[in-house]
Amino acid sequence: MQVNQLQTLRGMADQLPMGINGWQQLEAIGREHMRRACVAEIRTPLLEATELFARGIGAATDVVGKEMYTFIDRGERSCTLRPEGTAGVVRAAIQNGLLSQGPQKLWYSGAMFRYERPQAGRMRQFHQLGLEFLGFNEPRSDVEAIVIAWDLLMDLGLKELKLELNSLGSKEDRLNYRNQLVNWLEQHQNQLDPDSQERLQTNPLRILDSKNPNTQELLKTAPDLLAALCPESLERFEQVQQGLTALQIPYQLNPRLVRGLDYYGHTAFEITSSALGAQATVCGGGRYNGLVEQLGGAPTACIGWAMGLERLVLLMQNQSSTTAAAPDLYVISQGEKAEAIAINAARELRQKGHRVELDHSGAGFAKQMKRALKSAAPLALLIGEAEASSGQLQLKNLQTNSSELVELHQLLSFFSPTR
RNA sequence: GCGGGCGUCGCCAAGUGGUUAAGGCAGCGGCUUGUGGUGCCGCCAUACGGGGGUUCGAAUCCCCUCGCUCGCCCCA
Repeated sequence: MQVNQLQTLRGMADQLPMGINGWQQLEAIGREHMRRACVAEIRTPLLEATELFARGIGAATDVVGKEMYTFIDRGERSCTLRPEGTAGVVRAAIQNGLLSQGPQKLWYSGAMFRYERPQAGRMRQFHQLGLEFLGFNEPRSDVEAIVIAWDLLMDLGLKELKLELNSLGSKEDRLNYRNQLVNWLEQHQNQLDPDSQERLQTNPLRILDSKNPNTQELLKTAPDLLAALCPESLERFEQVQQGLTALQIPYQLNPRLVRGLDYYGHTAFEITSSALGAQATVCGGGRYNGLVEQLGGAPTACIGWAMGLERLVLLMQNQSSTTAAAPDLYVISQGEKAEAIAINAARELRQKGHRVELDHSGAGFAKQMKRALKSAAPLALLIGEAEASSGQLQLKNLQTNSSELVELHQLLSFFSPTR
């Protein structure tokens, strides 16, 4: 490492060719699932007005309070690199009048930025695939959103995933419960860990999913969130559960599951993997019926989720196969005339959809043959002086060691139809 | 932001104060100026993340710094 060698900023990662396979597979499968579910893609800017996130996510949350990449631009506007996708999607839907055309089923995928200490499965620039159903209030839509996420993850070949489910109730339920909880916690304040004491002021509900064992022990006797829900909220929660059960999606109720962003209410869920270390959440989401209104739109019921792509790629590398594709043909040539024929042959085959690796090292045949073998191509096309002048090209099967002479225009028939 | 661990070639890795910094993989070239993965030969870190210090002498000891990593926090 040289003194002034340029390198990535902390928490930013290059995705190198040898590791890119999992990413491409993940993106392809994600896209396909969205296509099948008739969910439309939306792309919004990476950079938004800071106020969008402050208003949307909640000023008291850590994401907004201490994790945003915010700067003042040349026009003296406060800009922020998006720390999550939902706020931008909702902004775009309002701004472009999408919601006046009826409910929207949308998905997105892209980079997000959070200024945190990097860790396994946690980057400063990370990537999410997210789904947002805007204008859907029925419990069935919660179920559909979750089943799309679940099936996508299953299709990725991932194992031992756990779906945890909770209801945060309506705004009123939450307010009631919050008061109950705060009253109770204040009586036990001296038994709380320092972090939780802090959160008692800022975001008391989040104390529920503290990782501190003593705090968790203490919370066993705390007021129950589900008990604070009104009958309507309970009924809705019940329907979501029934929907999941009917589809045979395994889930566990977790009354301590509280999502970190302010806009969640009613359904909240998380899908976690035990194979990831501390950053176990692979998908998280829930209902956010108040957000559209909060950002200046008409009251609109919504549910959505986001998946962390880095974490999924980590799991895929351990739990499913990600092999790189070999060429269909490796083209070897030597001599000016032969090289001209070679590039032309490669071009024609490529135009038919075949993967063709062209060797232009000009090295000896032995050398090029070795490279052909290493490439794992099943066939090699050899063109030297003799072939170039006769027009009879040598097509060699690298498995059987047999070869035959073919003319350029016959070459196509040796390949299986275009995939 | 707070704790712990670690930084020797693209990757893995020996070396723990003393002349020229092992080795393996990968890569490149050759043995073979038109045909095969082996095999054999050669090349591949004036340099041990960076900067200071201690010492006759430092990759090896000390300080600072940067980076990576694991956990806390937070979350996807």
